[in-house]
Amino acid sequence: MGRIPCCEKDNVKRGQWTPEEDNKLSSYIAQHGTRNWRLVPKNAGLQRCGKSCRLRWTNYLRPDLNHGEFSESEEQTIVKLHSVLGNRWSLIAAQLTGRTDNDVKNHWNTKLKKKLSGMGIDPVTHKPFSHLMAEIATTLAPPQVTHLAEAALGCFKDEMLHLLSKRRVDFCSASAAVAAEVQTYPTPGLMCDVYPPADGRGFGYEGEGSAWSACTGGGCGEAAPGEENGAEESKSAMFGSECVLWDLSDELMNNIV
DNA sequence: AAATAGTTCAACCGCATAGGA
DNA sequence: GTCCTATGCGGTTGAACTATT
Repeated sequence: MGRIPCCEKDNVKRGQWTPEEDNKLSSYIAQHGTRNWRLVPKNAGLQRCGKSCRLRWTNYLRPDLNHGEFSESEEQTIVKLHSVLGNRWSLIAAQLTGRTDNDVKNHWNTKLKKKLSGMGIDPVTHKPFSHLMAEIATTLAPPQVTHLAEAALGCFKDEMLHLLSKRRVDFCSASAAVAAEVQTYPTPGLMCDVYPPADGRGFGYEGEGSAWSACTGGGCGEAAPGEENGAEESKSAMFGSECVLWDLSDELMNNIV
């Protein structure tokens, strides 16, 4: 038994598309549209499966696609939406003109995850690593916490060294950074202030009017669990277990829901 | 210059689901 | 309501390209 294949694989070509194939597919769709993908390869004279044709069209050949670099605002939108929607790539892509789910997914996996990690933010939870450490630490006995902290700091150090060695983070001049108590590391598309881990508990980050400014007022993750109340509450509550980190505009969310 | 490692992204796979018979 | 087919979606793979040693 088993699943019925979407098409006969014996005489179906796979792998990279040639310009000739692209031309055939484009001209066929221009004439007949995309009603029945199973019939497309047959009628267009292509030795491809319909699924492959659909993917090629939606991800590459569609005339409304934007194949250029992702802009800062696009990256901000992706991160905002990912913090709420998770890996719902098609929903996220729908908010970006000319981007496909595959584009967004690839950009996230190859660029944005690393950027966030480099900023000390967990790309899965969108919380600062320091905050996650604090959360975990509350559930562990002191010896375990020590080992965990050492391991985490090692990982974070490795990640930063990796980013720096690959020149993925465009740090501003080292001298200015050393002189300033609050060090500003402007990265392309990521405007944030990175604070040195003065208390040894990790980085906070702040950016005026930026989507990356999840932690307003700085020093996020510094409030010990259970300490927040009053004025502090609104700040630290951003990193509560059920919190939404990014301040999403209504217009953006209304389009999705 | 060659070998190796790392990165990117197009394409594929298989599951989920919508919609028609 | 059930079955079948087409399509959509997210995860994964691997070829091509680039950087480093």
